[in-house]
Amino acid sequence: MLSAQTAEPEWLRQGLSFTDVETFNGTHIKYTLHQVGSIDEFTINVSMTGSTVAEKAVNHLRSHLNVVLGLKDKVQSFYETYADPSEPLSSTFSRLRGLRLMRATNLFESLIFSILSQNNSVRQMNRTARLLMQHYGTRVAFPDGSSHHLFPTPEALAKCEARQLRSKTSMGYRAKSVVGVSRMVCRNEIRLDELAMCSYDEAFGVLLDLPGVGPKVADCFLLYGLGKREAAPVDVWIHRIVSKLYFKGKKITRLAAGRFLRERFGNWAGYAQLYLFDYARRGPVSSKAKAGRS
DNA sequence: TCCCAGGGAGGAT
DNA sequence: ATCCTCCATGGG
Repeated sequence: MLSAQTAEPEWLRQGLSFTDVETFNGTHIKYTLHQVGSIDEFTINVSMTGSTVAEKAVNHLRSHLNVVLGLKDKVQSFYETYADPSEPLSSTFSRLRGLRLMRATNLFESLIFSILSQNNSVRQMNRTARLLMQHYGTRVAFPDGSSHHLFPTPEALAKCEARQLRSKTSMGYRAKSVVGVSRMVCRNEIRLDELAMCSYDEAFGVLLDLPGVGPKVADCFLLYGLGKREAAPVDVWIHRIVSKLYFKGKKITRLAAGRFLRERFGNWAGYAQLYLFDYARRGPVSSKAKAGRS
């Protein structure tokens, strides 16, 4: 099953097929994936469009998708570990079985997209991301006649003034943070790739020094960007549901909620957050059997 | 008109 | 440490 919830712009979707562009050895590969089979036994068909679809590109794409779609995650083990009915998390499993955590394809893109999420709606942040790509991203064309705008590079955004960014993408006051972070990345004042080597706590501390990056955005980047699965972003929904399910409704602080999730679920904290998020937004599973997700 | 959207920064308690 | 208020923008 393909998952939702990630830290990059929504993929182009047509029915049950998803399309994205991946860069490999300087060439751009447009691919479309389509899942067939059941939730537990499935295969993912992939078709590619590129200037040269070499075998190496196919292998690259295969491992890329394994990471991005979290196909190696042993979700069955997750369900078994927390199957006890006394564990509130277990009640989310029936409806979400098969849902996996996605990884972002690009660190900078993941961080910027996470910054856009602050006090914003999913719909709006996706719209802003599209505008960012169209106005500031490199356009690549494909043999089939289609074209695609890549996510802008740090250099492209570092050159912008916050005002202009705001008027073109309607990202509001977040523009100042986006420009600030882009410039820091360009000057090597922050090395996103090196954070992958750091411990969770160390990387978390470094990220908090970036403009527009607080605990929630930092955790989003740690989880979806760097793949640190003990990270559990605490937004309003997670804050509510954790207080309700695990603290008898008593309001704990957001930081305490994040700490709690990490200590209780360890390396499954990111997954616990993903499942609890859906549970918090859609409410408890109704008895009127809801079947089939797409 | 008011309130909310996968919050963060700065200041006041 | 925890609690305020403001911050752009779009949708209900």
